[in-house]
Amino acid sequence: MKFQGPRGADDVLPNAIPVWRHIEDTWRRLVTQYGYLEVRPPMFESYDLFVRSSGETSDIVSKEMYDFTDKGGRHMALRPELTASVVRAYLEHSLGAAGGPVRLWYCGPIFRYGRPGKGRYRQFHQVGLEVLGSPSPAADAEVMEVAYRFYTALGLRRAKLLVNNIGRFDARERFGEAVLAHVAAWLADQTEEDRARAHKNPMRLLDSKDADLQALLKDGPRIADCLGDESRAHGEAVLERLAEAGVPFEVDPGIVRGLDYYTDTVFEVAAEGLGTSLSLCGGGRYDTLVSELGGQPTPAVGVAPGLERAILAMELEGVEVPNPALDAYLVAATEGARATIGELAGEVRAAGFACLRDLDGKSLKAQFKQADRSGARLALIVGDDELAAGTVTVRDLATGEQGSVPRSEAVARLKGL
RNA sequence: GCGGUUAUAGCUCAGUCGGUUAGAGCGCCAGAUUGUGAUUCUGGAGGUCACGGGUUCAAUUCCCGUUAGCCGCCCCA
Repeated sequence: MKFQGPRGADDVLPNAIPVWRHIEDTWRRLVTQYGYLEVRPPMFESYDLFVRSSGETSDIVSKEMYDFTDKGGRHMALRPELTASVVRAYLEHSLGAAGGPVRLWYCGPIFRYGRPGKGRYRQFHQVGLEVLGSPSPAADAEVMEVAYRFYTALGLRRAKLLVNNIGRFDARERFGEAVLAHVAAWLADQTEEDRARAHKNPMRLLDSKDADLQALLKDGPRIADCLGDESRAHGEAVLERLAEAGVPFEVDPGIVRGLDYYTDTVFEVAAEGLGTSLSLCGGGRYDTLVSELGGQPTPAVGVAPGLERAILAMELEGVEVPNPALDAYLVAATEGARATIGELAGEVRAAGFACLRDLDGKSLKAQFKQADRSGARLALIVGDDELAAGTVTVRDLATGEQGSVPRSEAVARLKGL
């Protein structure tokens, strides 16, 4: 094999397309019901946009950016997330000028230069939405509700909404120091690299997989105790709104997002998989990001579900997605019928149905084999007998039942399915 | 980015203690079946044994490197 596709970027082949379309259609239908409008930002942006939004110390910026210099000498990056692009577009085109919270959704490829593995890709796909301009806890709850309903609509029964409140900057500072103090003895035994990481962002210690550390943190400081009054009130109100909406959730103090821009609400939906739970989407409130990118202070909240993760979760739970069937396969039983089959194909398509026919002069048996493989519901057969009688033989490929209908009624037979 | 592991037909995998033409099952093509997709039988096509280098009389096999997949870590969707 001469060429291989780029590392960590999968080809989505025809047999996987029905699942992808089902997921994308489910999302589109859902967000449309909630009144969100679609935006399609470019796939690359100025490198600095992401440094400004995600934070210089975040892993995404410090080691996972797919960046390059273009022919004009500009430092660009393939987008590692879409929130920054959406906020940039919102500001650049003054989408907030019309007033009211602005609800936007998107869908597309995302790029992160990490080491690929199962469920982790360098090019992957996200759908997502952002509510810009509402400080209300109801906005946080709405975003979580849409995210949760997305997974239930896909047929996932073991998707769990996990919510946390990480407060504002000063609360996190206080909490971080308290955590570092609490685990100081444990940390002294770790590698230099681990220590540096812990000091850079102590919050990350919370979702560590280390059993000793988790045990130690069980009776450690709690973020809830460090929150300011406004954060605490906001967080409680968010949970009330969620409960009112009938969305099941769990408060999980271990939910810590990797992006620096979150304020107060952070959440994810996780699938109970084999072994460690699988993170299906991440989101939260980011009240300081818009002003950070040069706009008027604008409170906002959003979420971004990963599509490859959704597919993985569906596979784990055995969720089936129906394949759209081809309507008919047209079979020429004799050489003399090929021209008529061509005409019939035109009529079938003109009536809005999908059909296939043999191009290569294959035998009757081979044509039936292809008809079977194509997934077509019906075979429309024409040979010398049918030509003489002005009929078409209609065969149900699933049951094997067949009968003769006048040529003029053949296309009508497809409508009954 | 770090550690481990794997790579033989379209797919799942045997195999070669280094030695003539590298195998199986499934799939594919054709025939048995001159107007019918299951099954059965018969025949056939399909491989630079991931790529590059080294050792050797000889490498798909041993060694090194590269690439890609998988597992763990980091991190996340």
